[in-house]
Amino acid sequence: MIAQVIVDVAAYPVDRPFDYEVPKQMESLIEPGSRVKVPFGHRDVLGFVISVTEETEIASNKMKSISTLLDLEPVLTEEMLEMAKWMTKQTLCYEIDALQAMLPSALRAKYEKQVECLVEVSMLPPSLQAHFTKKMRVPYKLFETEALLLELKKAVKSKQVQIVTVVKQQGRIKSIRKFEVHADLTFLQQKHEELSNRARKQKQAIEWCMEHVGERFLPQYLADEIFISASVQKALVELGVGKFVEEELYRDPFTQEITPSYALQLTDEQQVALDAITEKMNEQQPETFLLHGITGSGKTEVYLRAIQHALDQGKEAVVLVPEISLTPMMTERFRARFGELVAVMHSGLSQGEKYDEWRKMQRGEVKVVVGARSAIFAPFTNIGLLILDEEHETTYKQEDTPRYHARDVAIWRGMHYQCPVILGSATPALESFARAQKGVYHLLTLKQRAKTQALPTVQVVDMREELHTGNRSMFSRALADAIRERLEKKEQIVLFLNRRGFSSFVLCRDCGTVVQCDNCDISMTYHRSSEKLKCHYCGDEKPVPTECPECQSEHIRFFGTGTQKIESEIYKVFPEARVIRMDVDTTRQKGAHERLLNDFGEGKADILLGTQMIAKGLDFPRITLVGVMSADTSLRLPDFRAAEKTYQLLTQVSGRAGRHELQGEVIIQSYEPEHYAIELAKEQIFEPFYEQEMRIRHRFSYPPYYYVVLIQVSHEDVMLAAEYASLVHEYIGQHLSNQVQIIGPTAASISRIQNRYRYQCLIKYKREPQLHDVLKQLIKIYRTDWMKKGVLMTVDLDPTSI
DNA sequence: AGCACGCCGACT
DNA sequence: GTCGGCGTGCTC
Repeated sequence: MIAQVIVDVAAYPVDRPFDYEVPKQMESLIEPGSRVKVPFGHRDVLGFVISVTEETEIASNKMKSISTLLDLEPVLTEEMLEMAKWMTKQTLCYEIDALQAMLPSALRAKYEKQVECLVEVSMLPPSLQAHFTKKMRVPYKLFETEALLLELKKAVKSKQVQIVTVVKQQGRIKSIRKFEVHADLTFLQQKHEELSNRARKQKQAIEWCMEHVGERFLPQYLADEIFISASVQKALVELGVGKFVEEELYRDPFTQEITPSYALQLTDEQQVALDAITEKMNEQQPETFLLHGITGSGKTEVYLRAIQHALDQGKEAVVLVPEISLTPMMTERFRARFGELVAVMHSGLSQGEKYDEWRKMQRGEVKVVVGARSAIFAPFTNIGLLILDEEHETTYKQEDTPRYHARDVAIWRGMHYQCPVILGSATPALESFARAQKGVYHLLTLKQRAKTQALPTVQVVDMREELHTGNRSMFSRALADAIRERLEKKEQIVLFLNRRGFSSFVLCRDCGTVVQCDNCDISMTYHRSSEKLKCHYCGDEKPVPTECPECQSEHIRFFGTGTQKIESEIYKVFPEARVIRMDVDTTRQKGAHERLLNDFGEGKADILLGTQMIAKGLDFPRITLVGVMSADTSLRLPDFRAAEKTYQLLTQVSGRAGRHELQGEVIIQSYEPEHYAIELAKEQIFEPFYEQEMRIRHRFSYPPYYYVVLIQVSHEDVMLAAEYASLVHEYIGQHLSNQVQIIGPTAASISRIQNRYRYQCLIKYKREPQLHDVLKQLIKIYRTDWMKKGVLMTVDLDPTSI
């Protein structure tokens, strides 16, 4: 029997199956999807069996055998293998990358170099001997000191030791030892009678066991509470009255208890949407629904009902949310409705916790998964519904290889299982809405709020005007008044700072120099907590200079508007306010996010101040004011989606106000209030924005009218970076039709990161059947030639930002 | 990717 | 003469 294996080596020449002989004893266990360890070249690597045959073209003297089967059950289903093939083609990645993407990281291998002693320890040089006292194989890293490495090198040469790479298994199943009472009562009675009367403790123990037939107990519990000591337990095991078993333990990622909830009364609109979806489910038809519903229109209740329908059909459901570690409330709603049937999957879980959740799905112990992007690969085998909430979010697109979009994967799986996909959003991606308009997706609209609360009032304040009338503070008069009013009424406030591209930097007021990172072409950010300057791209740190590095002036100080700056400003203007600040600094710790939100929910603060991360999912009844400090920072990004992103963001933050009985108010501060993205966000209706933005996309040939591909090239040498980027342009130009537009090469918006200069080309096309093949060819040239010359190139189909 | 093989300059 | 630089080529 021959197994075709994709090996865990991401490199161009080995991105294909390799044939391996299957050892006899594994024949009944090896299947497509099995995870194996195989000899490859001069070392062992992990691999995935993608198919099993009887034939091979490999000469039998060249063929090696699988050395270990790593799991009793295959970890990948046939569907996943198929999906990986598709993804490899779609995103132009290595097949191994696609396969790995479908598994929790615990099932990916780690490799460790070890040093193995081949001779008598006493034969070794004295400095090495000490490491081999217990084992003949020890980690290589023990030798990583200058002097030892030299000795080691010599020892390798004289074949006294050898260096081996071993595959480390990381997926640890957590288990606990328990005492299990024999399941047969008559057997216990028999043992009880047979036992001599002198064994008083054992007799008592068996009597107790007879009342707990087949049950499992912690040894500690038996000893402390039932007074069956460890030695008696041991005796019972010898008698066969019980045995010790390793019980698998799931690490429990939930901290809170579930309070069950029940289905809510649906509005007419919700009912219409739900009916359309369940109809397709009953017909077993694939269909993509775009559920366009304003904030508060009850999209979630539609999801919950549709999921219930899938469960009633005996099927499973996958729900994607942008990043649920940020929106615990969303998860809670699913858990409240479906209880123990729900698995969660997000970046806040440890590797082990993710693995446990994954296994629950694989074994069919749960039927619903609520998770971030990677949860789209849930190892279910009978999916009845797939949902992407906030489908416009860019977090659904993976930013590094494999650059898949969860939306595309969802639609693929929908086709595979012949089931519907729901894309839900208040501000759909332009692409999605355009598809819905064309009838590719089925549009479902929710126009009314589920509870009859009014929409918040939205006011846009012109900050230029404020400046002209002498207000130099970062709070406009309107916002300051509104804040004061809420503080008096003991209502809550959310202040949103769109920090991207506009944080605190250090500027010399004499010569205008801004302190830049030495490795990246970007201003460094001032961090008050550590009194340091940090580069947000490479993480480099510097002390805050006391004099200007250029002109030695002492008038150098930090500038700009970071959350920390605003926080201290708030304390100055509103000394009585209690503020919770949420940004990368205050939420780095595990669970910090949830804790801060809980604190705010419990009214321990008046103002929640934060960046992007507070835009989502906040739902507290006492929030009646949302302030956007500066709406236009995201508007000025050099990206054709800047307006769309700004609109989405403003709509989303506005949705945080007045979700319950109290009337909400939103104040947006802007230096460019006449921009359509801001004006139309104020109106709170999507269609006018859609129409306006579509006109612009059409005029400049951008999506959804054209597709785009972004190719980035970087090199340590500016000239070479530019040179290879123009080679890209040339190659594409020669091999594609003259219908394509190629923009560039241009310097990337951050022209240098980690000392590498970056150039990019943007390809715009409508219909280009050759495209994938041409790009594949280009990648081949890169991987076989350019890579050696220090070039890094990435190809991103449908990039989320440029 | 990672590693061995193999062919030319600066050391004992 | 040997050690070691990294170009080249292979991995079932």
